Amino acid sequence: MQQTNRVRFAPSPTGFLHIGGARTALFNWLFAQATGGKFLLRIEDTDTERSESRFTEDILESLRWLGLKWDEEPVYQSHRFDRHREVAADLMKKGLAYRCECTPAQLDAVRAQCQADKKPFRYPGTCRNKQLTAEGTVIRVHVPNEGETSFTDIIRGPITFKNSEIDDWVILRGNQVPTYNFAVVIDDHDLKITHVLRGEDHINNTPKQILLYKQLGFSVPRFAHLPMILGQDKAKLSKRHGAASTLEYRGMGFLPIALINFLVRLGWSHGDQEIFTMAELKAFFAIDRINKANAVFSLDKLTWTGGKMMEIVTAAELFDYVNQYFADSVAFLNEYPRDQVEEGIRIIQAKVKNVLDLIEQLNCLFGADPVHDLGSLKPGEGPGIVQTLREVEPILAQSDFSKADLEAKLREYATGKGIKLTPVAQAVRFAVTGGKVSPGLFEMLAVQGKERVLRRVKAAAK
RNA sequence: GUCCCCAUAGUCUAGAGGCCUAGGACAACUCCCUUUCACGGAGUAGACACGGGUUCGAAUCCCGUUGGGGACACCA
Repeated sequence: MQQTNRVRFAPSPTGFLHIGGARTALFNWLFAQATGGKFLLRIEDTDTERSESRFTEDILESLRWLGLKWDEEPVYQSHRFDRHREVAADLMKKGLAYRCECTPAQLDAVRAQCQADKKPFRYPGTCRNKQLTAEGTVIRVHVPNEGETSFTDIIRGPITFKNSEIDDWVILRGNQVPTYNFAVVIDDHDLKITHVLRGEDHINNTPKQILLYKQLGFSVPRFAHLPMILGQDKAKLSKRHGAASTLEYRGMGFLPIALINFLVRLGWSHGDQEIFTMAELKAFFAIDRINKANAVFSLDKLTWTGGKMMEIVTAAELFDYVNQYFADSVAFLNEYPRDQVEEGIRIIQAKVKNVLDLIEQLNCLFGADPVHDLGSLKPGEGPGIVQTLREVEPILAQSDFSKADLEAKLREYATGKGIKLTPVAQAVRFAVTGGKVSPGLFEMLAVQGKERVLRRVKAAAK
């Protein structure tokens, strides 16, 4: 009987969920989906100073927006401190951990000395054999000096560290709050995590954790360290790299499926395929197809992916999406029947790159009448447009406003005048939108309807 | 500085020793389509970091160099 895979996404609420974290969550989620496993969420709020509930909210909302549903109740490490302390006490009892009374100032001095000597800093073991019992002191694990600790990373293969490179690190702070490396081991064990998929920046923590798993008699999970996502300057993603939160991409008008498609191709591939449906991702995702090299974030590629997804999603889905996340900016649609709005979406969606552009175009279809600023036109262009509109107005008045009839009548007019359709189309477009960019003219006019179009043409022809 | 990881075009990637005169995609440029903007179509330019091995044969394996990234806290 094959055991069920259990993975977790374990962000710390000390900042917004950036794009790298979002991809880590995505890969964990996809792995669970692809293998019929469970995807858990654990909030690593052991840094009581810097953790903030607004960050937790941001993380949860980001995951919800992306559709990465977690399978069990989220676990907060801060609710489990008693358990962590219990394990620390047990470790002390077994002589595998000890109290340390070195002050930060003393350690800083050692650190400075090491730096001066160009040697790596390691806790010198000052208190290792002091048998201190004072409450309120730090507790360290006793790490063996001899031997090596190695593991086989699913993505990278065997990785080995010399134990002598690892020092006796702190597991419980002076205030008796557990540190990250300590809490992870206990919580991953208690949650029966089978695979740990996390950023490459955790490779160095892994031997510390493995040593602890063994000291505690816990079985060690499998590890897969994902390549990082770097900023345009190829440095680790941080605040200065544009968007701080994944949610900002929602604000920019990207669909969640667009961000997912973009992120999944950073470090993972399935032949030459660039665009995937969710169903395809769930079917195709394989952990051994993840590559090792870091990837640079590209807004250009994301934008392209976003445009692709706008074409693939149905008008009905876009209607619902826009009303869910951009309710305020699409309030003007409420007076129209859903069918009509969806028809409008259909003629726009293939040409816009994101939801913001979609809304802008919807506004030109269904929003308030445009302002006709002749000054926005090229010099000398205005009079011709006004003239054309005056001549075209009676023609439009006779149309049944089907797409075909509108096109036939306007083409006939252009031919009769011995001119190309272009200036005629641009004149009407200007009248109807106040600008020079819009969906296809005839389908747009059909969607807008006779009354509105004639009103706008009259207004522009004044 | 020490340790760890990585290395195909500006960017994301395909490539598991001969299928590679290195394939796809984004971006760039050219042309076509066209009622605008997009889309779409056709093309152009652009890469196996370097040096040694191993092998009949290396983008693919090994070593070194260089380059990049990450970690070195009572942060995660």
